[in-house]
Amino acid sequence: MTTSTIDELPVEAAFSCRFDERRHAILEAALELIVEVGYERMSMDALAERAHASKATIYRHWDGKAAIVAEAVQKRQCESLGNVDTGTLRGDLLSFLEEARRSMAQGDGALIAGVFQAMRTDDALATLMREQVLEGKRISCDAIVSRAVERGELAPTANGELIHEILPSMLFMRILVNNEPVDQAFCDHLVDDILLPLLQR
Amino acid sequence: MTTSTIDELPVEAAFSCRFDERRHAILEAALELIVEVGYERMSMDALAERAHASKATIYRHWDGKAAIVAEAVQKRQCESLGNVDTGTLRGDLLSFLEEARRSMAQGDGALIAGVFQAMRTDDALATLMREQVLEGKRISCDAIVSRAVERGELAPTANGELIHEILPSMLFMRILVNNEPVDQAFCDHLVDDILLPLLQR
Amino acid sequence: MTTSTIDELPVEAAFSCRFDERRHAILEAALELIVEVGYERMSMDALAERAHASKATIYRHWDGKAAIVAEAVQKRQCESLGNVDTGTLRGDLLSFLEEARRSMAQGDGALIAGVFQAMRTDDALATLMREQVLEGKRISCDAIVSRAVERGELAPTANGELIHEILPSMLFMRILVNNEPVDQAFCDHLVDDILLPLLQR
Amino acid sequence: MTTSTIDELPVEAAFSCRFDERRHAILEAALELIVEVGYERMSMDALAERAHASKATIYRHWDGKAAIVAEAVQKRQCESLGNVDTGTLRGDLLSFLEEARRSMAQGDGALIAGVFQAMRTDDALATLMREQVLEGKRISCDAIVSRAVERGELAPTANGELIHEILPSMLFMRILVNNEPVDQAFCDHLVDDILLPLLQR
DNA sequence: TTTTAACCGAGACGGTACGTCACGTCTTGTG
DNA sequence: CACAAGACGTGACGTACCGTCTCGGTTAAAA
Repeated sequence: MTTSTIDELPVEAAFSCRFDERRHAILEAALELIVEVGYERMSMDALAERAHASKATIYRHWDGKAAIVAEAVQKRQCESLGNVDTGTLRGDLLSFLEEARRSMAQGDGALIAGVFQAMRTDDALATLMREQVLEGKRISCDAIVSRAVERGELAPTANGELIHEILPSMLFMRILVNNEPVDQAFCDHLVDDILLPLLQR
Repeated sequence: MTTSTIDELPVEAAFSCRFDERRHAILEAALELIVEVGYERMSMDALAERAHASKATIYRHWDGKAAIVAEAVQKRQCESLGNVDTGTLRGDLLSFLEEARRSMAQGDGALIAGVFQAMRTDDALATLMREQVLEGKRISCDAIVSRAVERGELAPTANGELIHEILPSMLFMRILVNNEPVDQAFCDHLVDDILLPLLQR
Repeated sequence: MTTSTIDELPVEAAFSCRFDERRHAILEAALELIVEVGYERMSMDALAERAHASKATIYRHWDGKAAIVAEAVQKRQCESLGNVDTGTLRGDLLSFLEEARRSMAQGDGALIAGVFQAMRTDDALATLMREQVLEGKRISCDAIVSRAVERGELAPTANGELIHEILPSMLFMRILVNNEPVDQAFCDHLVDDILLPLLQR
Repeated sequence: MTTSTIDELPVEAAFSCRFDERRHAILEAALELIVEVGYERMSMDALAERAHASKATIYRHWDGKAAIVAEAVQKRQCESLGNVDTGTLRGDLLSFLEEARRSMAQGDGALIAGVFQAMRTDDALATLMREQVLEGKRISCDAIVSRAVERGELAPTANGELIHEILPSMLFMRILVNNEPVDQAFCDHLVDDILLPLLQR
């Protein structure tokens, strides 16, 4: 065979070798499974079958279940980090929460729970997640506050740090511990009763 | 929590029959193990050995690992629920956090993480924990706010609800996700920069 | 339950507890499988399923495939070690070979091949087999020669050792290497052209 | 062995192309490995590494492990098939056994065991080995008897067949099953107590 | 006291999933 | 274009833990 069946695409995933194709299939399968059955009940055999891969291949690429899930979540996180400018601070905050709402509605609650569980077991994973996923959130929060300061909605002295301290905490508490939906009422309450008062103080 | 499901015996286990003696030994062993190795790595075989009990006995008394841990945590929670009146709102809040600090220092972080993990798997446990443990925290928070209103530190319109929304969220986030210590600086920050401003608004 | 469902048999396998029942089921399944598919293709999973046992149970009782097969073969060997007195040396020898013929016809060829293969890997097994199985054969051979000497068919100086040197060698060669049947012609040839001439020399 | 399937090239691989160079390296590596670790524990990966070859190349040239080992053993066999005329029947027999002794001392025991094991799995290999290797032994035995008849040491009616029936059987039994050395005492015993008496009867 | 029944420890059991290893195939890139 | 290098799917391996079950022995109340 003179031409590969894959090289036909001139660009798009430039070095998309078999290697990467397998990684991708496995990560996708992991995301599906973790949402369907949760982290704990996702077996490596099931993962291998779903990804049309072999367990050997999986363990060749990752150290264990935790590492796979970490990478999968990180990937998913990168895909959706819009951070739209709605023109007002309140709008930006609600938009940010809306993103979380949509994510949860898709079943990411189980996924997040799975990841946090995995983080308790695997320190390397925990560090990774903190550095990459949470840091992504932080950057978004900072951008929201910066824009508000530029608009003159907030004093330059407003403590933007507070948002990414409080917002993720309460989101996770609601999702993971209380297991209540991230609905419009909750978003409004969070923004109007907690975040804005603290920022505008 | 005014009445526990177990506290009914005023004289602490006066006629401690073999039955109760076994329950106690197993619960103690569970607490030890969950702190030492975490929920996930606590095996029932290890638990049985540590408690000098048989797995049959364990499964005779509880449905599974989750149920044991739930009861153990509940028990531990009942032991330490001071809620002292320090004379000021700020003092009460710091005292409340101090309690959490001490608990964490003893290794309860792993325990809490374990319980939350178990809650994802076992719905009955989750409901139980929400009703009993979290409700206990809520009552404490309410009491703190009530006393502040009586003292005139807070307007009667102050939203006491906010405390037990925000405080546990941020505590858990710090302990379970960020894995950072609940130190004095954090307590002060939480009280002075977040809780008090919101209550006194 | 005051009386066990098994104790009813006063003798016959006096201590036939669950323990031994499992061993027996597994050994029987092993014999079946090794004859059906050979030693190499007998998987432990298949063995577990066939014996309605779990792999854990198998590995609790034996070190590995080799050890199971060793015990199974030893057991089978013990079951059939007739060594009948036919009245003549030639008759005894042919009877001895007839036993081998029957065994082979039942598919024991594959079993023996499997065991010898396992012996190359597992030294403990090899020693065990040499001591127990081959020694059983040796005793039978000695008995045949002793009876012939008593009858006066052989001089007391006849070297009985020769039988169990030559006979098993040629049997195994024919079965394992040449893969030819142990038929009547072969038995006659072995007895009349080789064994009797050497003994009567 | 008058004609081999490979000997057709009179000039011994005169223009040893890369093709043949690879075959040779792999066969040599196979001989080394099978002697070092045995047939079972010789992995194809190890073989490829040892021969500085790729597994693809190996599987391009042979069907599997068995086929490689078959060819390697055949090659080794052809290298050493002296069959010297020592002037006496007894001398020829001992010389023949001496050859086996030397071979065994070099570690060919493991090799032979490996081949016999492979023969149980691979019928094509088994047939090949029986036809080529064992037939080689038979021809040597026949030659020894023929010379003895010519010398007048044996009657023309002596059954030469007996040698290659008994001799390889007892050699293999001793090597593979009993795992005892092929020492001088054994050779003498075999020749003086078994082979010569039967031939001279 | 003697019986009887509940309870206990010990631990074997059938399962499920784990992470590893080797086989034989297939792909990529170099000489 | 054959090759080395090595990733891949497959499938068996031996281990760990789960939750169930059966066994004797011990302790309590009932006879």
